[in-house]
Amino acid sequence: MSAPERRELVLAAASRAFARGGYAGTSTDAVAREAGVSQPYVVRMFGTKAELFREVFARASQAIQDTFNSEIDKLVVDAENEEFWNALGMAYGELIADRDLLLVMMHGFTAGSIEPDIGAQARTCMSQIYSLLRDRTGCTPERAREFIAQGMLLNTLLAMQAPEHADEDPALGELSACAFGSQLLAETQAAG
Amino acid sequence: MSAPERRELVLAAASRAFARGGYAGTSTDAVAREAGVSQPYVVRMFGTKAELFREVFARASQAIQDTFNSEIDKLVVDAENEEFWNALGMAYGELIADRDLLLVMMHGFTAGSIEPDIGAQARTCMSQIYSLLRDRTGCTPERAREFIAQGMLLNTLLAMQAPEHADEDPALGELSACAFGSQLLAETQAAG
DNA sequence: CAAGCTAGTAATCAACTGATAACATGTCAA
DNA sequence: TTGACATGTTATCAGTTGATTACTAGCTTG
Repeated sequence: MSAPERRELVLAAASRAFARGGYAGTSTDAVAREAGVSQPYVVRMFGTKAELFREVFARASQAIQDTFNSEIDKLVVDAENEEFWNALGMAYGELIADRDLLLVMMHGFTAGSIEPDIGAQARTCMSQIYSLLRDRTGCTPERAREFIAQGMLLNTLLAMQAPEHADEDPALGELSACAFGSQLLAETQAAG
Repeated sequence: MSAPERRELVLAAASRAFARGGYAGTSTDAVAREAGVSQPYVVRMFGTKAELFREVFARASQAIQDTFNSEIDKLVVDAENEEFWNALGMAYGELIADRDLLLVMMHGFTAGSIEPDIGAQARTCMSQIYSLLRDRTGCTPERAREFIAQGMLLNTLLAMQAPEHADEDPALGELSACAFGSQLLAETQAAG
C-alpha cells in the first residue's frame, strides 16, 4: 500500500481510538492495533503522539466547518428566522452519523491543559466556528453563542453515551430527546 | 493530623490535579505531590484511582446541585421570566470562582468510555441537574435544555482557557464575553 | 511497660508508554 | 545485477503508572 493511503487509514483508526479514550487515555499502540500496523510505524509517521492527535483534530475541525459552509451555501440565509437555525442544527446532525468526529473535538477541547499546542488549536477551532457563524449569517453574538452552546450540549451527551442509556433513565432520555430531536436520537441509539 | 482531615486535604488536592489533567492524564503520584503525602497513601485511602476520581466528581456534582437549590430557594420562581434564568445563570457564576469544580465535571463527562463507572456517574449527575431544574422551576424541557447547554459552553470555554487568551483572539474574546458576561470574564482572566 | 491501634512512609513490582535503532522486504532505475 | 529508496517490522529501552507489601513512629489504654 502507498504511504498516503496508509496514512489515511491510520488517521481514520486514530480518530476512532481517540474518540473512545481521549488524548491521554489512548496509547499509540492502541491506534496501531486499530489500524493493523505496528506501533513504531505510527509514531514515525507522525513524529509524536501529540502531532498525530493534532492532525486528527484538525481534520475534525475542518469537516465541521465544511459542513456549516456547504449548508449555509444551500440555505437562504436569514439570521432572524428560527427555521434557518433549525436547518443549520440539522446539518450538525449529519455529523452525528460520524460520532467519532464530535468526540475527537470534545476531547481536544479538554486536552489543552495537558498539551498546550492542542489547547491553542482547540481555541483556534472554536474561534473559527464562531467567526464563520457570525460572518456568514450576520447574526448577533448571542445567537451564535446559543447555537454553539447547543452543539456543546450534544457533544457532552454523546460523550457520556446518554442516547444509548436513555431508556434506563427517564430524565436523561427526555433531555436527550429534546437536545437531539427524536429522529436523531434513534440514529445515535442504533449506532451505540 | 487525623484521617478525616487528611482525607479532605487529599480530596482538595485531587480536585486541583484532576481539573488540570483529567482522569487519564493525572497520575496518583501527581495527586500525592499536590497533597504533600506519599503516593501509596493516596491509593490506600481510596482503593483505586477511579474511586478517588469518583469521590471528587461526586462532590463537584453535589456542590453544583446545592448551589442551584439554594439559589432557587432565594429567588421567586417564575420559569417564564428571563430575569429568573439570568439570576440562576449568575449563581452558576459563583461556581466559577472555583474553576476546578467545573473542570472536574467536564472531565468526568468525557471519562465515561474509558471507565464505565465514571460514565454512569456522569449520566446520573446530568440527569439529576436536569430533573432539579424541571421539578423546581416547572419549566419546559426546552428551557432546561437551553440552560444546561449554556453551562456546557461555559465549561468548554473554561477547559480551553478561552478567557485567559481572550486578548489574543478577538473572536474568541467576543464569544467569551458574551458567554460569561463581562464581569465574570474579568474574574476568570484574573484567576488564569 | 507492653500491646495494639492510627497515621503514615520506603521499597518494590509488573505492566504499560512513547520513542529509537536496527533490520527486512519489495520495487524500480541505471 | 545492483544499488537506492520506500514501506514496513522486530527488538529494545528508559521512564512512568497504579498498586502491594513491609516497615516505622506516635499515641493510647490496660
